[in-house]
Amino acid sequence: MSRPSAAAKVSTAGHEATHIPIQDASQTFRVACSNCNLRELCLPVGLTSEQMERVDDVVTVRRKIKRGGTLFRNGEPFTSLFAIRTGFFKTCVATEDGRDQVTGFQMAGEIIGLDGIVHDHHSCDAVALEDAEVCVMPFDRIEEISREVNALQHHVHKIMSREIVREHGVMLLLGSMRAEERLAAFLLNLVQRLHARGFSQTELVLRMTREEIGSYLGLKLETVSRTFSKFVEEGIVEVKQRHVRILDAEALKRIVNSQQECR
Amino acid sequence: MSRPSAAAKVSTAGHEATHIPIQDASQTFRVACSNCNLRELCLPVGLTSEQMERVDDVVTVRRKIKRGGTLFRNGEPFTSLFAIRTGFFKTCVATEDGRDQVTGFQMAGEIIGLDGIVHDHHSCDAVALEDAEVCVMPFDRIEEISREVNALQHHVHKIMSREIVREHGVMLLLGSMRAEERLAAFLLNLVQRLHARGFSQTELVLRMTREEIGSYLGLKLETVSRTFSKFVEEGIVEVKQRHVRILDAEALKRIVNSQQECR
DNA sequence: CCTGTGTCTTGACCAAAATCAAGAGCGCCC
DNA sequence: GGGCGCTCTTGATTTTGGTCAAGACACAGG
Repeated sequence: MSRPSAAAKVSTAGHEATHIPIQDASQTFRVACSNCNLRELCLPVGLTSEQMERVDDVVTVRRKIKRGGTLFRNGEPFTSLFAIRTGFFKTCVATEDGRDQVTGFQMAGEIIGLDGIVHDHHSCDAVALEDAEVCVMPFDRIEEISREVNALQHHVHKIMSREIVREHGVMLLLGSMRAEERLAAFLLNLVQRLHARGFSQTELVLRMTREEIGSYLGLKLETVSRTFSKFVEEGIVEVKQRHVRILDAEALKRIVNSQQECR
Repeated sequence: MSRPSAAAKVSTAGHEATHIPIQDASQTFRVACSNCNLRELCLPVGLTSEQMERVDDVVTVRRKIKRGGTLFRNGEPFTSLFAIRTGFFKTCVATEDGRDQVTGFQMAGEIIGLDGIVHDHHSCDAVALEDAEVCVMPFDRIEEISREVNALQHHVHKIMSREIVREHGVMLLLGSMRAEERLAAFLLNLVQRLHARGFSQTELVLRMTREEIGSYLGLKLETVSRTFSKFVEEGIVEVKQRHVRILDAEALKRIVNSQQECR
C-alpha cells in the first residue's frame, strides 16, 4: 500500500504515540479518536474518558484520497475540517491569471481546511501528494462539542493560532531570506516534523517536486535544483532524486540564521 | 488628538456603522460593545439583546497606546485579544539575527493578538503607528462567553480563519509577484479596507514608512520608492510624501493580475 | 527662524535569481 | 523490455531588485 520508505525504516521508535501504523489504516473500521495512534497530535491531552467519548463523535467518517486527488478545491462549500491520518498534502492558492502558490505541506496528524470557515467556502486547493486517508470532522459538530468540552474548544483555538504563527514564519522566509536560507529552513522544518512522528532526524523522502518546493519557497524550480546541488557540493546534504540525507544539520541552521556573516 | 487628515475629510458618509468617531474615544467611559460604532466590524450581527448583554462582558477595559508604543511584544505572556478602536498598528516578527518582517497592518475594527493563543505567549510585536486605543478582551472570557453564545463562537472562528486566508494572500504576493504588482496590491488592499470604514476610495494617508511597506512586501525601501515614482510617471497615482491619491484604480488592478501580458 | 534628524528620492553599479535552452535520468505504461 | 513523460540538472544570458551613496525634503525642537 502506501510506502513507509527509506525514512520510515530508520525511524527511531521511542515515542509510542507518534509511531504511525500505516498498514492498519484500511483495516480500522471503528472510527474512534480514542483508539487512534495520532490522537496526541490531533487532540488535547488529558481528557477524561467521558470527554474522550464526546470527542470521538467529532469524527464521522474517514475518506481516502489517491495521489494527485483533491481533498477540496477553491470555491467548494466548506463543511468539515480534516485530520490527516496517512499521506501527505499540499495546499495552494491561485491568482486569476493562473499563477499559483503552495501555501503549505501537511502530514499525518495535521488539520487541514481551516481556510474554509470564514466564507463557508474553501479558498484553496488541497491535493494529495501520496495516497492518503483523512478523518472527516464536520465543523458544526466541532463547534457543538467544543461548547461542552472546554479542552476541545481551546484546542481548536490553538490549532488555528498555530497556523497563523506558522504563516508568519513563511512570510518571514519569503520576505527576507535568500534562496539558500529558504531551502535550508524548509529542510530543517520538514525533518523536524517528520522526527516528531517517529521518522529519522537525518533522512527524508520529499513527496513533492522541485517545482512545488519552489512554489512554496517563492523560487523557480531551477533555483531549487541549483541550491540543492550547492548544498551537496558543500557536503551539507546528500541528494538522490527525492531522497535527502542531512549530513550537517548545524550547517543548515547556520545558513538559516546568519545571512549577515556570509557576505 | 489623532488626525482624521485628508483621507477622512473626503470620507463619503453613508455607512452609518462604519463611520469612526475618533474624537469620542476619550470621552466614552461606558465600555460597551452594544454602543460602539465599530461593532459591526468586531462582532457578529443579529444578536438578540440578551446575547448582546453577554457579549458586552467580553471587553473589560480600554487601553491607549501612543504612536511608537507597543501593544504587546514577542515573548510576552498572552492573556487577551485586542479590538482596535482607533489608530493603526503594524505587527512584525523577527529572526534571531535581527532581520524583521512586518506581517500585517491593522486598523479600526480589526482584531489583534491571535498569534499568542497557541503558546500562551505572543510571537510577534504589535506597534502603534499612530496614537491608538484598543478594547482589551481577556481570552478566557472570550472562550467562556462563546460557549454560551453560538454566534460569538462562530465569529471567533471566522476571525481566525480570515486571518489565515489573509496570510495566504500575502504568501501569494511574496512568493510570486513582482515589485509593481506587490505595491499595487498593497495600495488596493489598503484603500479597500479604508473605504469599508467610510474613508475615500481614492485618497489615503500612509501611516507607515517606505521601509515598513518594504518589509511587508518583501522589498527594500528604495524599491518601494522607485515603484511609487514609476506609478506617478505613468499617471496611476499622485504621491506627496505619505499622501496618496489613486488616479487610475483600474490600472492598479491590471498590474496585479496580469504579469503575463506585460512581458 | 534655523538646525538636525529621520525619511524619501534618485543615480550608478552589482548580485541574485529568473529565464531560456539543452540534455540526462527515472519511472510508468504499453 | 523499450519508449515516452515527466522531472531534474546544468549552462548561458538577462532581468529584477538590492546595495551603496548623495542629496532633497519635511518636520520637530530649540
